[in-house]
Amino acid sequence: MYTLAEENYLKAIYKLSMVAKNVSTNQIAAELATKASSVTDMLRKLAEKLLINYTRYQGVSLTQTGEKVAVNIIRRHRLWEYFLVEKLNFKWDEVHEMAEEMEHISSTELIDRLDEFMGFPTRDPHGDPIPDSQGNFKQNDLKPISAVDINACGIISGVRDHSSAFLQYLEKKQLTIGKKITVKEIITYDNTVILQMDNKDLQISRDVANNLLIAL
Amino acid sequence: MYTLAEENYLKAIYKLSMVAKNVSTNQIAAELATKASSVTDMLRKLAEKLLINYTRYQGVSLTQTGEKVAVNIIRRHRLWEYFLVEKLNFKWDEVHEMAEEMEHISSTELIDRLDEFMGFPTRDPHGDPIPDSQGNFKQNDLKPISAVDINACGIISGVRDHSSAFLQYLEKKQLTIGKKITVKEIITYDNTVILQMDNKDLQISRDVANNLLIAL
DNA sequence: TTATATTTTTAGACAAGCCTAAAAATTTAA
DNA sequence: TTAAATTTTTAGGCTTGTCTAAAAATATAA
Ligand SMILES: [Mn+2]
Ligand SMILES: [Mn+2]
Ligand SMILES: [Mn+2]
Ligand SMILES: [Mn+2]
Repeated sequence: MYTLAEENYLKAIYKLSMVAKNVSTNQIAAELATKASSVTDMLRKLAEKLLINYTRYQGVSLTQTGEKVAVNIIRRHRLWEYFLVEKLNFKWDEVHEMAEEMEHISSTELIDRLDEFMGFPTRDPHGDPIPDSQGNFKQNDLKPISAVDINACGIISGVRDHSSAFLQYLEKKQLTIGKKITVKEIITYDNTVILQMDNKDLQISRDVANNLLIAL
Repeated sequence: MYTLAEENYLKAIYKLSMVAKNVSTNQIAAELATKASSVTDMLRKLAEKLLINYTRYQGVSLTQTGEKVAVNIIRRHRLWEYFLVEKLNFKWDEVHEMAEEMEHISSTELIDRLDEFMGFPTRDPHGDPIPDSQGNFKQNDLKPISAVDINACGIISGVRDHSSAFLQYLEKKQLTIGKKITVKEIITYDNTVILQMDNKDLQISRDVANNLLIAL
């Protein structure tokens, strides 16, 4: 239905739309590691196909159709990530690149059967919600550890940085999805955070605290 | 590593090489539903990359590298077909088109884990052998029913025609992989074949007999 | 063995998706 | 409010993979 490039642009615009409703050419170029001029070319094509709202120099937003397509790509991405971790025993830091390819397999019937085969999971290995076959999903209501009050207690439920390096670091520190933690102290000098987990104290940097999300 | 188009050309050349070692431009064009001029263009590129042996007007054959690549694509295709049938409960006539897309997912680690997950199957849903991770597989030694002697007895083990229409027909007649049959009679006038299966007589046309393979 | 038919290649063009360099529009700063 | 900086678009070009039409090579038939 849509080309690989079109799907990747729609996904990038969707992702950037989470932060600000109107997305700029340069933001898209950065997200896709391409050039602004290439982005402009594609934006004209996507607007032509009624997948985005676009007026020159004004940035873009997804149309309803565009958003539906984007959510469907995300559904496929996250279901394949779940499959790779739960069925093929990959680690959570190994699956993103493979899912980037697999998300473009087009059959709806295939993805619905895969969903059923795995028991209709609702979260991917990184804690992100998996849209159902209708495209419905509840957005996570999570906060970065750096933004919660002292003595707040919660469950590690997601990450902001999906890089292998970050995920491997978390794995090593046992800071994985589902773990219960308490924020003991935030050192004002450099925003280092002291956590309690499994009755032990643990120190994480400001950067890590910014990228690790908990449900209170 | 290789583009979608390159992989499809290599697979087509491999398939056509089964019949005759030197493959013609027109044969490839027909197999890929494209034009002879497009094939010539691609053949120059594949020769440049040392994937095929090509001299103008003389047809092509795969180099060792080219064959290795082709066998690997076939491994991926057949493993995904097996997955779709055995794990996602698709019927054998529904999986080919999906596998045509999935065979291009590049990760070797992924396909090896998938292989392990399914218990290292040796045949795909259509009876074709699945190459192992080293690319080794034993070619089927099968005969079309139309080519065996009267009173020969064997196991249905493969098909020559992979079309949905043919597979659905076989399904309806219960002529599926693993069934034991005996060739009772071949009517000389139109080569209609009378089989015995499950103690019942069954009549199939010359075309069906040509495309249904048995192991004696 | 020469003429004809068929196959294959070449020539030239096009769409998709990308690039660099330059121009135009917008934003920010003086 | 004008000047400078930044962002975005346009212009022109490149690669991949495709096409049609015409030319060249090969195969077949008289
Ligand atoms: Mn991912
Ligand atoms: Mn994920
Ligand atoms: Mn197949
Ligand atoms: Mn098959």
